[in-house]
Amino acid sequence: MAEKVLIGLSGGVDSSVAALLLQNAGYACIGATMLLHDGADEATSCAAAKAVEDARAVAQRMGLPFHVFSLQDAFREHVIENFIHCYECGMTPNPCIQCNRHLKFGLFVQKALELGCDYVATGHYAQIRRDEVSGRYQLYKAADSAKDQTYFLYTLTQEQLAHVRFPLGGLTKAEAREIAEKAGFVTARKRDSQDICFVPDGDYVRFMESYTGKKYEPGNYLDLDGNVVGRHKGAVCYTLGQRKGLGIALGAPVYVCSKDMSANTVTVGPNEALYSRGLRARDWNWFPFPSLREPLRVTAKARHSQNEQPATVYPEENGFARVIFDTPQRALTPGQAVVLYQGNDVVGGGTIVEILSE
RNA sequence: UGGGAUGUCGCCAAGCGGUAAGGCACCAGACUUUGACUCUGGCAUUCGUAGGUUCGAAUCCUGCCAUCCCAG
Repeated sequence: MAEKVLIGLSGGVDSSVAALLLQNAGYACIGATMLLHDGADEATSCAAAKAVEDARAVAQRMGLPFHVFSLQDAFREHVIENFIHCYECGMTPNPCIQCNRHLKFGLFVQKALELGCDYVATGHYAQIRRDEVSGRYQLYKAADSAKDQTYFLYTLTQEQLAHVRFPLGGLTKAEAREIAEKAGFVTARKRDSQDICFVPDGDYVRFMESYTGKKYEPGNYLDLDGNVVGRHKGAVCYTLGQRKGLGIALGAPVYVCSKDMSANTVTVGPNEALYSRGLRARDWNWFPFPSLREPLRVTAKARHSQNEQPATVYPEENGFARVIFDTPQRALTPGQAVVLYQGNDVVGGGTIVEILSE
């Protein structure tokens, strides 16, 4: 009997193609779309409705059963509120990682198992294999390195990986689009998604104010010596390394170097002041082993769009670990994820909690 | 109220009689399934103001206005 797969159809090209590939491979496929947020405004909710419509159209064309899961409450709890809390604590969240952890590969996998499916599939660009020796599932990079999404998937557990398929992992984006085009999917020419899905205009401060009903108070900009050099719109509005939007002209470009949430101050300085050697992170998830026992040479990314940098990771107490880069890195930021690689394999990843000046 | 100085884009700032540099900020794109970074493009028909001299003035002259400093 054919294995059953629940396919997460987002209404975009990639997941449509993923569905088609699995159907052609002989799996019994079911399509489903997650309703994650109601939309902060008309444009957002309209886009969300359109995405469901497109997903349904693809499922229909392929003759797949189609479900819509209303997961707004869980999304609010795990993604949106975590996002706001993180910013209010002075950190910079990565909502996509939280969404993958709790929704796309959390609740969605549960739903799949409830429906009697063997697997969940999505349109992510990443690959999974099972290590013969250890028996562990290993996440590794997509064939299309430009589209590789392993950075956002480092939280996937062994249990989740056992039930996940990434049909696009071996394809390039161009190949995926071509397949969609030939299949006549309405999604074939949709542009790649970007920005935070629940804040499509990018104004996350306005989103947080309208969501919480709070008004973030203005405060002082300080220079590296502690002198007041201007007024800012609220420390919550800035992230480390940020240049644009500061609104202060000091002759030379200045960047956010640090924030003090209790004093509501933002310290700015030159680009050179942003470099540091290492970081401490928590909530690690490891692929080749259950936990880190000894120092390991790796390459590391502390943000999605960063080239991997040579580094060493050292285990610490209580599930923490320290990553020390061979060369200082710019604007390492608490709240963001650090993901470690060895070649194409993802070794693990964690949430940055502290920057080490060393 | 005397004496001195200064007034060029939101900020800083070139220009010194030949028809408004540059930096920062800002805006728009590009890049990007997070926030950022980065890149590209845009951004003063006008130089406090009113006159005058000149073929021609932000640049010279005069009045006025404003600001700052010193004196009192």
